[in-house]
Amino acid sequence: MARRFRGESIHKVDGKGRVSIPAPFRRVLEEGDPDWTDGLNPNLVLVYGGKSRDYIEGYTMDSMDDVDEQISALPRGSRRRRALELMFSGQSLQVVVDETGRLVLSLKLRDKIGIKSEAIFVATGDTFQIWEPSAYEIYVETLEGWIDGEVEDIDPLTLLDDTSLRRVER
Amino acid sequence: MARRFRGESIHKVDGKGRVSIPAPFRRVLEEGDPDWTDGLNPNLVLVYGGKSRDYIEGYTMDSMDDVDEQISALPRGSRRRRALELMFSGQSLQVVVDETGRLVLSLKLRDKIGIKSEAIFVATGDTFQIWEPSAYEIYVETLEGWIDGEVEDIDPLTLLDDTSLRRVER
DNA sequence: TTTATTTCCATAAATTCCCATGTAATACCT
DNA sequence: AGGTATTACATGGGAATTTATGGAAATAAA
Repeated sequence: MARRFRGESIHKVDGKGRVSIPAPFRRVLEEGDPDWTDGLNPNLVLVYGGKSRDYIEGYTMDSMDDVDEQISALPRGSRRRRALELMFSGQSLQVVVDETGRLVLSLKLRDKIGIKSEAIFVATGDTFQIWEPSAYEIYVETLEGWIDGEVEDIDPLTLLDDTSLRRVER
Repeated sequence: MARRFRGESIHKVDGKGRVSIPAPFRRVLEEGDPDWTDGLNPNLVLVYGGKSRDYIEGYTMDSMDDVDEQISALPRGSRRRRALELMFSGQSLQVVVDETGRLVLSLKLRDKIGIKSEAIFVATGDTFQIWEPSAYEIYVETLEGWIDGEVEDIDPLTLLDDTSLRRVER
């Protein structure tokens, strides 16, 4: 199993849209880019599609390859395939981490998710997400509220176990 | 079944957040890291999520892989999965034991659980916990109080058996 | 020729690396 | 068994790097 993104951290976004990628995330991006070698800067793919999504999703080159492959396995021209292609091919872009560990979020991208002067990077396993911090906070509180209502125990680990849920969510 | 953590011990935390991992725990971490070989330093994952949790949980790489796998088995985007991703990917980090057997707890982590100059490491089977010592003491007293009230016997082993509880807790 | 995008340089703070010491635990020798 | 050498542990200090971030100059685009 490839190394996974872990952790979350807040970074400043300057007037030009430059923002540092958390250093631990860079290590994962390097490992996940087949073209990367020591001294170079890794590539990654940002997916900004999804009208109502309020975050940008970051993929390593390797995991984006996986997604592309799964899409190609679907019947050509099917609605499902075209929708996925729109999202992952059309509404995405490949970027390179710059010399100082940053990437640039264009004004268009920043506006889409409401970023002004800060962004929070959040690991979600084999991808990461970029949020406007206060929007993320609201999202977290919502989720935590759901957990409190759903789980009979203090420990969210019990979420892995069906028997501890009041209702089973699919 | 893999080797388990056992015991508890207190260690100093210096100004940089460095703290020694109990040597016996290091042996377990080594065995639980597929990449580890003699001479290397093992990786581990610290989970610091959970708003009201007042400890940090340490996982071997192997047991964290188990958790990640279970999470990946859930439907993408389901609330259950997102809640678990938040906890185990977003609010966790992978670290390496250093040459002298220590790890670094960042200020953010120390603040979350109130650690100042000491930390207690407590084995809990296939994971371990890191507490601020006095908070841990209080927790232990609470638990012992519960045992006294709940169990009809002096031997806590009876807790393994449902019939010995005055009320059955799930 | 104004606006936007890269490059290049600069710096403070945080993090890692390297070395050192006292003490406890273990191995070794006679 | 007694004493000594050796290794493992826990902990501390300072130097060297890495990070995160800002600004100016050079390029490209509209």
